Amino acid sequence: MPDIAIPREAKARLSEASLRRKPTINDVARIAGVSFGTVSRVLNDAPDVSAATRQRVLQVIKDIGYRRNRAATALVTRRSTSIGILSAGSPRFGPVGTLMALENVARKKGYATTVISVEQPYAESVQAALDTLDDIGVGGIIVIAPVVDMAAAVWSAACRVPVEMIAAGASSTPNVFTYSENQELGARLATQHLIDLGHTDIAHVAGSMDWFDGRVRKRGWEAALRDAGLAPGLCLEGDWSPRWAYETGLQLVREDSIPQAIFAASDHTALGLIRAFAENGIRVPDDVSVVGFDDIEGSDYFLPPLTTVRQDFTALALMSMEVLIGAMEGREVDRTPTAPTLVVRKSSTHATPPRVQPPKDT
Amino acid sequence: MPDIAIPREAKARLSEASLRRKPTINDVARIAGVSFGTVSRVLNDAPDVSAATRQRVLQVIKDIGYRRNRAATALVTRRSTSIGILSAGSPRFGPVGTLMALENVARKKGYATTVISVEQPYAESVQAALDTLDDIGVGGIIVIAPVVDMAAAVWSAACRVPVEMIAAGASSTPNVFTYSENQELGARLATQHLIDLGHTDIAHVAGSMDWFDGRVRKRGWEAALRDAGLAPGLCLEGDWSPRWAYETGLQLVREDSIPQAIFAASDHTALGLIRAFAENGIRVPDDVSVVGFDDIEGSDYFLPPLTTVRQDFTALALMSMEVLIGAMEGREVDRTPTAPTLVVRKSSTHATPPRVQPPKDT
DNA sequence: ATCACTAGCGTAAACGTTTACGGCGGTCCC
DNA sequence: GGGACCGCCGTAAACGTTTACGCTAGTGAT
Repeated sequence: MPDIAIPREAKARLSEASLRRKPTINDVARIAGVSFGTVSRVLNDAPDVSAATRQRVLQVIKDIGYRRNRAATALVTRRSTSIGILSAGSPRFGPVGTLMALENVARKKGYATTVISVEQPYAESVQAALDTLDDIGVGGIIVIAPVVDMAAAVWSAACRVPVEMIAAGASSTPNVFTYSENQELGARLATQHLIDLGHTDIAHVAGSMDWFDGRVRKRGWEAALRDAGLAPGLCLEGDWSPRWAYETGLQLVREDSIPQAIFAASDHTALGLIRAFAENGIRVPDDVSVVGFDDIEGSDYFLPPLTTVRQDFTALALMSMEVLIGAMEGREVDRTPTAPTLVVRKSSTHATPPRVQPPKDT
Repeated sequence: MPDIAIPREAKARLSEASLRRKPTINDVARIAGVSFGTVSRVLNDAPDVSAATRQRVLQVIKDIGYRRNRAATALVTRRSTSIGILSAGSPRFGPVGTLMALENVARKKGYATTVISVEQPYAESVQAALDTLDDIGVGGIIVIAPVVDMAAAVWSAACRVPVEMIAAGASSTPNVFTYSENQELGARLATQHLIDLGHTDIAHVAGSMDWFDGRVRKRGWEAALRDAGLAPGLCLEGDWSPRWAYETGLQLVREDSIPQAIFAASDHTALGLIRAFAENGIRVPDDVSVVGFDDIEGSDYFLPPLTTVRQDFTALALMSMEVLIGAMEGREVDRTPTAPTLVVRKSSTHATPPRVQPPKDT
């Protein structure tokens, strides 16, 4: 029951390929009638080889399908063309997106990536992972450290190669430098949006304070409130899960202490909240405005579609790779954090009754 | 503004580490007072070394922090301890979960993984990725091929090392063998659940037929219906997106052709459907039962919580790694597909009026 | 014609391992 | 006491590159 026709020649090609040993630089040299030194020179774009010879060698390389053996190169040059990525095992939204993007830009820059994911307790697993990466011979390491404990483990670990940490709002140290999205700005954007809508009682259903994301998003919410001269609202700290948010929403209903507007630390958090409200006849956004963070897939089809904050993982990956490779090659690279954007949908609306009629904009 | 105290000794440790060149097998030999041959023997657990000497060497290795240089080993043994993973760029739910699990079990088996993700058009990108992996020197490759086009590209590509494809319901070929979750069973489970609830008019809002997942899930739905002696229901083929499902739901409402029950090809699809219904006063599950597929994070907090099918990615990864490594080492490994499970929540309920009163179970 | 210089190329050594082989004591058996 | 054997260990060669150096033939100046 093949779904697709299988090309006849495929099998033949395979056996042919596996029989023939991988050609080496010497094979190329012999066929091209030069010494291996000359081949090496054309491989490395070195001077001291005539145009004609270069052409000929290049042709042979293409003909016999020569590819340079990376192990041999790494062995003799002592530098590697691979970089390691250390990530937390948790498949939460942010980390995974960053991971994919990272691999992409690394490959485009000629580096292979090998990723290792670690779990709690971080004290041991992080050092072990760093060692494994060192074993493999990576030239640099990017660690995606969403939780504070993991970052701490990285800070106190020993490592021979440059280490860059992607951790929102964490500080750089002499041996580990840090890069991140400006999530505090994202949180400010979300909160300011609510303020602009005329809300004055804006709560924050936060993520975990064990996560940098949780800390920084809270900080942004606080700052926006402060800058607007508003009193700090209610802040409930949780664990990112829809379940916890749901319980929290239920509690808010029970205590009849639902605020005008809520900045939820993540879309999943918003999801739990909204369900708790919906089950109790409280309408979003009519009775309470909610804005999330992450713009996960499907958040535009929640009930109602969620106003949220989107991060640009591709840009983040691009910049941080730039920074790491720069460090590996001894260059100094400018690093300004990338900025997230607010995407306004249906879960947030004007305060009712509006204290100040907001300027009308179609 | 450091969030965490930075250990004082960290900096000192780094410079110490980076100054000292990586110790080699010769360093170990010299310090232990043996020849490098002996050290090599203890490293490889070879015989012909006395217990006392082995102890001494092991101690030195630990003392000076020796770690074997993988490039050198790979060079001389011509076999590698790394495996390549080829994945589609699309960050859809399934692929990512599989990816993480794969890396985990590979590492536990002593293999490093390097993943490359490819994009359309697959004809070129797949061959290029395979070549890159070959460059790096992987000993085997697992490709996660959710879409048919990508699988086709793999089938017709040339590759020196064993290739295993994870693709639901695709067939094995001489050079590419296939492994997958039994998703057809998952779809049958979901459909059977609806049948057990007394529904007879069961539609399928399908995924894309360009995806194996889409094809196989549809096949399972058809089979379950057939086995129950039910007429084939309505089948709408889409693209997995909540947006498309939403439009489709709207159309169903417009035509007043909403079935008793719907098996949605994914949770995201279910999400779009439910929103379309909710906006038009059609209640789930009272007016229409919906079951999804994937059990994405948060699906237990949709409105209503979604009945869905969960796959065991960890088991899948474990099995398929077993199979690949077996192939790399020339062993033959048993491969029976892993099975998904149904998780019943609130989006599905009895048919109304129930044609047959279903047996009462608390 | 001689010299210095250079463009183009070849050669040797090194990178850190593994593997095949050879050697050297000691023990056992006749 | 002399061979055979074995446990333990050292040595050389190889893996496929890069890099430093050296050589040769041609060119231009004197």
